Amino acid sequence: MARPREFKEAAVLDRAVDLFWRRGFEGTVVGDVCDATGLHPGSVYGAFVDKRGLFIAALRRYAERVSAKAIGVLDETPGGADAIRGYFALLVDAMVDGRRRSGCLMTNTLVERHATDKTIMELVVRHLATLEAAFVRVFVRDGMDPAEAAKRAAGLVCFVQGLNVIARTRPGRARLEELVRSALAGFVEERPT
Amino acid sequence: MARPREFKEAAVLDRAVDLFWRRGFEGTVVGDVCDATGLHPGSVYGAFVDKRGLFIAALRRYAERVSAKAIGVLDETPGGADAIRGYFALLVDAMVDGRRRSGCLMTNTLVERHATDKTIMELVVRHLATLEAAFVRVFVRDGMDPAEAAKRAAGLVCFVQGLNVIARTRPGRARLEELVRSALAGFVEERPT
DNA sequence: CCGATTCATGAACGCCCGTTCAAGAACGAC
DNA sequence: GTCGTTCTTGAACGGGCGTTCATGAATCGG
Repeated sequence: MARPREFKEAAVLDRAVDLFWRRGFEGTVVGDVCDATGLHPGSVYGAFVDKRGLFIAALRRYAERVSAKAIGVLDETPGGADAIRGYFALLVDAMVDGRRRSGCLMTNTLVERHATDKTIMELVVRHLATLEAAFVRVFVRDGMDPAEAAKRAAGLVCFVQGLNVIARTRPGRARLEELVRSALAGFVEERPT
Repeated sequence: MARPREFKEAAVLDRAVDLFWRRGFEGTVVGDVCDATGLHPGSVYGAFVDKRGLFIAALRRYAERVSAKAIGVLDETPGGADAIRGYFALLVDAMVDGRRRSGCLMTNTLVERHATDKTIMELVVRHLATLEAAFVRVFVRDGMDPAEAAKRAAGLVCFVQGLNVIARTRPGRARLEELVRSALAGFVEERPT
């Protein structure tokens, strides 16, 4: 019931995601977000209260878009091995020449420093749990024992975090694919118990 | 040939390592280091030039002490599986109630933002290579084909990075040990090719 | 239209933090 | 002892960045 907002929050958040993703929270200056969006400080603070508020909104946006898209592959690909291979193929592609060259915003956030921030911590931990649950669904769908599926899913989540770290060294596609092949041999294919 | 320094660089660096490890580069204030060491800004800048200089010196110290100690287990434990199990046992112990609760300074640094800093990047990448080489030695010592050893070593390094990330969520010992068990089943024990 | 409300603008503020600096103190060389 | 050099001290500076604020514009309800 007054003057309507002239910018779309979603578009601003996409820019913010990009910046936080590449440069981290501390490394990103609110002024950068303003430059990238054409917004002025007042508008940003009017919409998101805080730099922290902007960051949290960006985290949520990341979870809903970037992250959900990758996890979607796991649920939508029929065949367990194919689903997982498809998931990692998507990751590797984006790590070679896409936005995942900077790893994963969630992983970066977990490492950066927000261990003391409850809200942020919860978002990140929930993300890890979501990914793990998706892996579990794939394995169980394939007929694996749920307990064994849980173990392997946790292992895969850990491996994905490792990949996200390694991505920051800008490895070539060959190296990434070799890593994935090696890990999948351990986690996806049959293995002696 | 004048007034000698009153503090030991090593002791200062140990403090700095601790702070950078827990709070990151941006999250650590030079004043914090002064408080922790009793030094005054002038002394710190006299000895290390920069905050960056202090950080790089701390990184080197970390590599020489913390990191080398863990890698040492790999070389000094006879028996490949025992060596690797010993290495991860040390990691897990320190992640549960030691300084590795904050993961690994190298991993954290790689994620934090210094992708543009050549010197820092080199230190971190060299650290990863050192760890990888140690894993390779273990495998080869056990009679494994060098090419296969290289692949598995790279996979283990990646997994260690993942562990370092997961450590930041403060998981319990049980979860960490399960992760390690799961990964070692894939990388260390025999597996079908 | 008109008032109320919200939004946009962009300059400005205040704090924090990396860094410097001037003064004094301690030591080695001779 | 004396001089020169290096270290220590702690206050101070300067810039950057998160945040605010006063002003003007735009929109909606009635």
